[in-house]
Amino acid sequence: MNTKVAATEEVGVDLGELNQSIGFLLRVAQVSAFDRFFAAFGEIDLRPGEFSAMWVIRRNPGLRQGLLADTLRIKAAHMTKMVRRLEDRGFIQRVIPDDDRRSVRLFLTSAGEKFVLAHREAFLGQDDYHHHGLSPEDTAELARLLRLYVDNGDATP
Amino acid sequence: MNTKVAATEEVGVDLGELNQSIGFLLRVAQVSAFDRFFAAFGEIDLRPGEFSAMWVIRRNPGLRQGLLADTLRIKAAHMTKMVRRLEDRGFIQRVIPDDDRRSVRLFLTSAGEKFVLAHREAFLGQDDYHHHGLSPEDTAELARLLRLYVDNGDATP
DNA sequence: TATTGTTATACTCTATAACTATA
DNA sequence: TATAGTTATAGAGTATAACAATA
Repeated sequence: MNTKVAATEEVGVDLGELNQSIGFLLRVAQVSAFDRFFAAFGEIDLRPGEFSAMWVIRRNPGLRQGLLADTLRIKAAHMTKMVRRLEDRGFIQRVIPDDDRRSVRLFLTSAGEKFVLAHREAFLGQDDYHHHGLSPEDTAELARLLRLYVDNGDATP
Repeated sequence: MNTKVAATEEVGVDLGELNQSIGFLLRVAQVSAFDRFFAAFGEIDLRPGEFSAMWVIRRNPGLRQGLLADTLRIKAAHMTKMVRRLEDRGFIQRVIPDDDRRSVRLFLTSAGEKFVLAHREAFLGQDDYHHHGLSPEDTAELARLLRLYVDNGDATP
């Protein structure tokens, strides 16, 4: 059976204006993205946010933990647990700087560096148009509109 | 201070290719959508999925509970609880049909009908371009691309 | 006093499996 | 045997507040 048809026609459920609702479509799209993520990387013991965190730490060595949390839109209390997990697995290192001993600065270990490089293509490539069927142009446009939506939300909360 | 700048520049955090990742952007956009939702409707005791459910039941009276769950991408176990909450609040009615006494068919009560009509503009209007700053054209394009992304995901899981 | 991060608690959403009642 | 829905349980993400250490 054709699951694509099943999701949009077989059921014959009338969604009306809900089908134009950005909020509703964002939720459905994220469920879809999670399905893709776990279908592709279920064997690796890693959660979606963890790769993002390591990726950003790699590009910003010594990034303060709270700033990482704000950037990824993860709450500080949750970030504490995530950082500890990544540290326990030997992927990141926490450093307390002398100039502000309240803060925590994050670095990738060589194992973390190796991990990111090994899975870089898989994680960032999952959004490649080959995987989700959107053309490169549509993908770029979707990314642009999502960033616009987010930026406008931040400007007028 | 300008929170829009804060989210994209003040921090100076380099996201690299993550800023083109549909998966990452979808997550951030949904956080943004939730913030909007609760900023606008925090006083009403209603969760995002509950209005969607009532909305769809209203347009499809007698919809089977499992089919509603599949349509909204909500798991059956979770739908059981949501339906009970809505029934407890007097918004929907559960009917066991004689032709298949395993199934449950859902209808809006007059109170549910009144509730949907009273908040229709608020809930579906939250995605109006006035709220998120996207032009009508950009909004329509974003909706189209999100639906495309979801449909392609369903076709090739 | 304010800031950074931690701990503790609770709630929502999700995932899974076992269960019932019906078919 | 298969299907529709329920119950029970666990996990992950989130929100909140209280807290410790430091500024």
